[in-house]
Amino acid sequence: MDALSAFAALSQDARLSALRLLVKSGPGGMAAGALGEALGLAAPTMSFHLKELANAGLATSRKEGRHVFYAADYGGIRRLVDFLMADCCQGDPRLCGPYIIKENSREPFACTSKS
Amino acid sequence: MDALSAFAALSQDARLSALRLLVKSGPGGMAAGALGEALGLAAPTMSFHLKELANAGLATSRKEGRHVFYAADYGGIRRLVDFLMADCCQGDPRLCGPYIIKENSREPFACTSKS
DNA sequence: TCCATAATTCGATAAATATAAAAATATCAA
DNA sequence: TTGATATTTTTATATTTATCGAATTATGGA
Repeated sequence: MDALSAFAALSQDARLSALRLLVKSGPGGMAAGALGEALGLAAPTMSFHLKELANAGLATSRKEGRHVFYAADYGGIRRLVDFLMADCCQGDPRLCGPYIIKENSREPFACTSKS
Repeated sequence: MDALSAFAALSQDARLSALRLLVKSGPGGMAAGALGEALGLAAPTMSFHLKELANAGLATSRKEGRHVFYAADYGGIRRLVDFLMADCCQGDPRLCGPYIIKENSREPFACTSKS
């Protein structure tokens, strides 16, 4: 996993917005055209950014007829969170400690922080 | 908190390496010169990158004599992790769920993931 | 087949970023 | 106060990145 290119992918407004739309839209994802329309970007621009997200391992694409659907790559996003948590936190509880949640929690969203 | 500039700050080799050194070096941080030497960068280049990290809220600086010590900004790093977890995960347990740890764990490093 | 649609690649240009030499600033020590 | 050290700012250049029109590829429908 290349954390550098993942961070680079997220450091651009259109791409960060696109990824957030993709996460919201779930595993089915969205067609490139729909994303471009939602973000007000020309088709080549959108295509460029989606390719960046895919190359960075943060999104996947699948072709369906004439459409290309992009979806959030949950594994990739997760690996990036892991990197920030494990590799950058270096075991320092000031950074990582607060992510303590109940072991048997039934909350669907499990990463609520204490702070 | 500006996630975009934080991601931009981390998307560059020298800066990511510098921040990792800073996290390792603890709250005391390191002098700009020592960082530059460790990373093999000319002083102006190091200074440029450290300023970027500080502007992005990922590092702090304090002057001590002729040295300027930079330290990891734990709050800023933590806010970025929060952003990735809360804002990008959108409540989807595929992304966030696995960060489940024992509630009363005595581990100093609390963010071990299950996967 | 022919046309419309969806997306990508190409190409050209504009903008942002990285790099480091040279100059400037600030601190300490003799 | 002079000189050495630490860092930043300035300035210039090289590189990378973003943008989108035009051309290209691929699919589906008439």
